[in-house]
Amino acid sequence: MKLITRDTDYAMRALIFLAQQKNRVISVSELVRELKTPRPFSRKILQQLNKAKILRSFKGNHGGFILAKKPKEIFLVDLIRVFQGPLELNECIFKKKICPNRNCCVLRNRISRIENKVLAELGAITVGSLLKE
Amino acid sequence: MKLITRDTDYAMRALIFLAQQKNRVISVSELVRELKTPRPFSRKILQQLNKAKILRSFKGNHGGFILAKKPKEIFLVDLIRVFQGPLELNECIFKKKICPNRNCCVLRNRISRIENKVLAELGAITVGSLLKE
DNA sequence: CTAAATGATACTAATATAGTATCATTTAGT
DNA sequence: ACTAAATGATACTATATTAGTATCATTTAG
Repeated sequence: MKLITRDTDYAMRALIFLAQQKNRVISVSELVRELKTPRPFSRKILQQLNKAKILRSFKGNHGGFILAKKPKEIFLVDLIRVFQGPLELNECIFKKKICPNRNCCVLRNRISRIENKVLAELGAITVGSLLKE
Repeated sequence: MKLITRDTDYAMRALIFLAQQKNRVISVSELVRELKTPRPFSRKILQQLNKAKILRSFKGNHGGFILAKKPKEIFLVDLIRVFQGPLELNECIFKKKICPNRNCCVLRNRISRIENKVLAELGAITVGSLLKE
């Protein structure tokens, strides 16, 4: 089981790189040269970050991307939500149907507690916090 | 993202049911009648639990399964490991290769911390502990 | 006008998840 | 000895998710 998928990971790397360039507009070409991530995939990821308003984009010649927020305002959980959907560790198989075994719901409660702890930990991780270390 | 997959979930339901039957040998037929889970899939799961020495099996007519351990000795993490492999939230994409960005490793450290917290929480969840509530 | 960039969208490949199907073997009961 | 009811082992199939690629349209600096 992975906590973050590859697109979330690449996104974080890209954002860290962009943060280090201050407010310079960076093209995909420049980014993949630095990060060594696959070009079309990286491009798709940046476009998604733009749609999510985490990046701003500039079209045309000399175009590219810059951060739309301060590094400390960009949370890892936000990236997870963009690329992996809502963080729900706990989806029950017998949604809405009557659960045939009351004990299983105890299991759901336990997993919900774990989910909350994970969310609390993730809440501390931002582009800014990774940049500093 | 899910913490447990369907086979882990069914396995836990099955083990809870078996624990409630004390030391009576339970066949797959009887189990699926109770849990309403798909028959061949449930069967495969019980066979895997047998291989993992969490259940004992009896072949032939009137055969079936019983717990091989006490309920409080069967941990959810064990089931996760049987059906989902080792719990590693943190696999790095750039395994062994030189990481092109030192900052990403900071991310790994943070995720490792989360992994440890999850493991600590999971360590408290056994068949026995779910049975009591 | 053109080259270099992103926007939008559709497609493909590989892997993981959620199962099913089947034949071989074992065993209790007659 | 025979049979029905069970598991053991193994191979197969379907669906969803992950990890990408490809392409055409549009924008813009020079």
